[in-house]
Amino acid sequence: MKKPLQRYYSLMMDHFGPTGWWPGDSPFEIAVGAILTQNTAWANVEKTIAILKRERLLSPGAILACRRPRLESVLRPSGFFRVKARRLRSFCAFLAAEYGGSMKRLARRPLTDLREELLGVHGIGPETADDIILYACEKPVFVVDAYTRRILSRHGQVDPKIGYEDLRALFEKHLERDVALYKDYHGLIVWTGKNYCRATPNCEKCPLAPTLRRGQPLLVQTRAK
DNA sequence: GACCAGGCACATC
DNA sequence: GATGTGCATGGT
Repeated sequence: MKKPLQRYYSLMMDHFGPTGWWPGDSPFEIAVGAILTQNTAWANVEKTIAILKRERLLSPGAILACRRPRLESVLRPSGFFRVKARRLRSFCAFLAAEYGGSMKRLARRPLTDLREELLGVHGIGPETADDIILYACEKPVFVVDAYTRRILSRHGQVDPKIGYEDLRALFEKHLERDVALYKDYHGLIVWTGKNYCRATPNCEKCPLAPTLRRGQPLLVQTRAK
């Protein structure tokens, strides 16, 4: 009998196959996407990234050199454009100042230091930091997002108000510490969430439906952190 | 037209 | 430490 997190993974993988998540031609593009997708539908982020490419703005130097009104205008399609212009610049300033603008150099940092540094950048919270660490720097940290919390809480596995770090720790405790697995797992959660577990769920065709109300909860009560 | 989307910082209690 | 609010566009 598989543990719940292994079972979820098998069911989602059987249903969707490998997702190939995260899309992007470079680590920097992935980092930019991670900031732009904050509380925003991915389709809107894709438009913005296409414009950034067309305008030759997809590099730390170009973003830092770009005047604020122009950058904001380019970021419009992904919403919160003033906020995101500032956050993007903060990240680029950090990358330029500490790593000569090189994602490759950033990725050489040990995981815990890397995470701490990213969390110190304005506009980078836990999820964005972990997106960058896992998908751009290829280091094993499990990415938690709204879908992760929603799916597990709807399945009675965790308290809906479980804190980010507690939920991350839960996955990292129950899964093999493996970059490819973490990438795939999060991608599958996003797919499942988008298709079946939005605000109004669509459980009929959800690959995880067979696991509803089965097994002991992994962690029912926890303190938010 | 209402509701929602893969967060985060900041103010307030 | 918990809870509320602003940020903005585009799809359903």
